Order: sequence, then C-alpha cells, then structure tokens
Amino acid sequence: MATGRTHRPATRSRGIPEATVARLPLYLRALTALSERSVPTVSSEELAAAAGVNSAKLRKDFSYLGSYGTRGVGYDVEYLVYQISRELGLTQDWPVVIVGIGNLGAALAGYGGFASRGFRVAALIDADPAMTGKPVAGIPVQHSDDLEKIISEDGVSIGVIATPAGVAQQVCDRLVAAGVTSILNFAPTVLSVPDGVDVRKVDLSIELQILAFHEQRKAGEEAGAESGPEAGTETGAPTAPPAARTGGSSRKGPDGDVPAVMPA
Amino acid sequence: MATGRTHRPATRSRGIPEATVARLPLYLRALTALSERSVPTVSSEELAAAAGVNSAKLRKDFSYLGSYGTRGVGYDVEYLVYQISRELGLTQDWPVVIVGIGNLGAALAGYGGFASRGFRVAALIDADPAMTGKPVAGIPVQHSDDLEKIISEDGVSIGVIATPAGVAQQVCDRLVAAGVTSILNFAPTVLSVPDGVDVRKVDLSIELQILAFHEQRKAGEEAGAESGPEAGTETGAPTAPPAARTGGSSRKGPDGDVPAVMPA
DNA sequence: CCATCTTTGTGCACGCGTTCACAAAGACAT
DNA sequence: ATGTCTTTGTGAACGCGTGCACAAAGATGG
Repeated sequence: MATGRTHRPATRSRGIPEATVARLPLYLRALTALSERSVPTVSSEELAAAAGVNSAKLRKDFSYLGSYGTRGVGYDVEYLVYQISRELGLTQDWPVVIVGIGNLGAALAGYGGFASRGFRVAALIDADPAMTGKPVAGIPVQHSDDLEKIISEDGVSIGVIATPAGVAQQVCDRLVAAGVTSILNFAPTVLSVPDGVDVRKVDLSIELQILAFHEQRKAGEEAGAESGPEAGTETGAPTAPPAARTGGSSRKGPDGDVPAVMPA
Repeated sequence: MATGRTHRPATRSRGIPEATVARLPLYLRALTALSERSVPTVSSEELAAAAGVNSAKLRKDFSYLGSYGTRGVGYDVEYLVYQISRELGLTQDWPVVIVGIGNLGAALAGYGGFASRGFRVAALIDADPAMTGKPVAGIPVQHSDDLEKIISEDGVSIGVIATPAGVAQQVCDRLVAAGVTSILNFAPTVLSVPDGVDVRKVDLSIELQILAFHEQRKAGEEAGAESGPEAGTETGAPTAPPAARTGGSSRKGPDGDVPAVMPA
C-alpha cells in the first residue's frame, strides 16, 4: 500500500470500516467491467476473484452497505454499481486542482482514470511564470498566485500536490486555508494539516523500498539455506553506535528530495 | 493507503511486521534530513514527530531491528541511517525496468527519488516501435521484444508496470517468466502472480475515490445536522435490486481503463 | 560514588480486520 | 406445495497492530 492516512484515529465513518472503504473502488472497477460485458448478476465468489480478495471479506464488506444480494443467485451488477458509486460519492462531480505541473503533475493531468470516475480537473497550477498559460493535456496552466481565487470560485474541495518536497507544506497550507479539505500528496514529505482535513499520500520511492526489503529477504533465504537461517544478522556493521560524525553532504536530489546517505 | 500487498498472508518476514517495514522508509527519510543538517542524535519523540507517527510506535518498530538507541540520549542518526538502509536492502544497487513509457512511465523515468535511494533505472521498455531508441529522461527506450533479454542480462528483479490496464497482465506474465520477482503496478488491474512474487499496486483513481468518500461524509454531516444523523440512508434508490438490464455501453477510457457506468 | 533525570525498550490490554463456518433465505424443479 | 440446492449474511474466534504506562538503563552533575 503506497498509502496511509494521516492523523484521525480510524474514524469508522458511518459504521463503514476504513478497510472496507478502501476496497469499494476495487469492487466498483470489477463490477464496471462486468457491466460492460452485460453480465446481469455475479456471485460473491466470482466477484471476489475478479477483485482479488477473499469472498467472505467481500460479503462482509457489502453487508456494511446493506443487504443488496439475493440468496441463491448473487448480486445484481447494475444495482451494485449504483449503490457503491453512491456510497463513494461518485454520483456527483468532484472538481480537483493539481498543483505542481512537472513531469508527474503533467502525467496526472492526462490520466484518464480521473475523468472516468467523476473527477474533473478544474485547474492546473504551477509557480513557474514560464508555465502560465501553456496548455497541458488540453488545460491551460494557471499561476499559483491565483490559487485561492481558483479554489473558492470553483468550490474545489480536493487538491493534488505534485510539487517538490520543499514547497509541499506551504502549498498544502494555502490549499487548506482556501477551503480544500482533502489532499492527495505525491511529494515525499509528511504534511501536517488541521483536524477535519484528510491527507492521503502516494510515495513511489517508499513502495520500491518495501519491495527491495522483501527482495533482499528472498535472496537471503536462498543463500542462507546452506549456512543456517540465523545468518546475515550481523554482516559487518561498520562502527559502534556512537560513531564519529562525518559531516553531512549537501547534495540535493533533482526534485528537492534528499538522497540517502550511505556511510562507508 | 494507496497500497496493499497482493496474496501472501502477512509474511512477517524475519520477525519484522509488515506494518513496521512500511514505516522504515519514512524513518529513513526523516533521518536523512537530520543527517544533512549534521544532527548527531535524536530522541524517539523528535524523530516520531518528523516522521508523522507516534513515538511509542517508533520505539517498538526499532526494537524489532535491535537495540540501537542509548537510554537517556536517543538514537545516533548516522548509525540508524545505516542500519535501516541495510535492513531495507538499500546498501546494494537495485536495477529496475519500467515497462510502458506513456505519460506516467516517462514521469517515473525522470523521478529523482529512485536514483537517490539505490534504485537504478536499467531500462525503459515500450511496445510502440515509434518509441524505440527515443531517449526519455536520458535513457533510450527499448522495444518490448527484447524484454526477456534485458531482464536476464542485467539481472533485474524489480519491474514497474505503467502500461494500459489491458496489457498489464501479459506484461506481468512476461516479466515473471523472465525472472522478475517484485512488481510495482500502476495499471488499474488486479495482477495474478505465482507464489514467491510480490506485487504492490499504486492506483491514483482509488486514492481519489477514498478521499471522495470522506469528503461526502463531511458534507453530509453538516447538512444532516438539521434533519438528524440518520438522514441520507435511502436518498432515492433508482429501482429495486432485480433491475432490468439496460445494455452495456462499450466506451473505453483513453488508457484502456473502463469508465464508471452510472445508471439513470 | 551516589543521586537524579532523561529516554529507551517492552509487557499488557484493547480494538480493528480477517477468516471460518453455518444458519437462514430464497430460487428452482417437481 | 414441498423439497432440494445454491448463495448470502453474520456470529464468533483469532491474530495483528496500536498505544499506554512503567521499569530498566545509562548519562550527567555534585
């Protein structure tokens, strides 16, 4: 999970567990595919397989929404699509602003998965004056000076931050002050927000690091098979905990991200 | 969380809980920032604040790695950076291939956060012959015909899929067959992989849908304050569960993703 | 050397999420 | 109408993750 809520101790919204909410979009996607193939009904078993989850889990998830199935038959696809869409708030239009139109921001602006699910890119915002007015994915970039005006005029409540890490918190503060209450953060920083504001983060680097951990473990298991499972626990630690300071490097990554410092 | 492992019942790798592994990159980032400011030691309280977590949680996380702190003082920054890097497998170089060089793939290729953490983009691969040879972020795109050769020659074990959803499973199968055992999937599909292969997924659309859910709930709470908290449970459902089929549309999204069908 | 003070490391309890297993419900055939 | 068969909906048990609260450890000062 590249994700993780920030703050807010598992709000358990209207009795719907957070874990269930996170799976509803998965079910919706599978159901939409079935709908396009004109499949009238699905069993929990089939749908669970399509969504990549356990069937018992799926049934319990749906039970939080109500009793929308028919015993002995399954679930009506169209009806379920509607119910989940309504529950997720996808029956209304959500204007979204994207702040920071670099490589990633531009890619997000052109991402088809947004518009297809009721999310409308209301504006692209960047701090670089050279970008202002230039169309990206058919939408002209606006300058960040107008951020507050754009948010309030369009009634935007969801903001996407795709800026360098260094300015993410400032951008976040301005978005929140202007009325945004949900933020999707792509910058590799921890954002602090007041209560009532939801933050979800997507960090590509973190995902890769988690994969690397498991990858290393797999490799270690093979190699460790000959010398016992307890190998590799102390593979030459460089110095004792109170190591002498080496003086911090000042290299900065291209997007304002900080590189990992690897002693020795 | 934009994330979520696939299969594999919480492997609890070498006694290190999955939830802890997912937080290690967070700590590492905070520690790296401290290291650049030449801060010699941090308390669990300070570091926890910087990483956006609870200090008790942080201490428990570190306890799984060993006793690297000094009571009354805190943790040695440099030493901890090294220990976490080693635990995550970041002391070695991980070659990574990115398959599907569209908007997103190109953005990923240029993402600075990869190289700075020991991940090296070994190759960019795309099925479009017109892309072949064209440099993206300084790296020439190679044709997908050579996928197997590239993987085996470079010893690549981590693959990133940024293709349209329709071809993601095929690409995944080829990657796995060629020897890739960790996959980061950006395509909006459930990938099925054999045992021993890790898949992590990042789905931008899902993250927004989760935000929309909470956003709707917030809006509903305000409005519902006047008519009681039980309002909005049955806001005009369109038809009874056994609804007549309306015939599926066949529209496809621009990236092969399927649009949500909204009845009535 | 001793007292004090800070901060770690962890035992324990609690709550959420997952999974099993089964009773109830309805479709369908006779 | 009745029996059979399929599939849902959920009660209950279990395991993981989180957070509290405190004892142990070590630094620091006198």
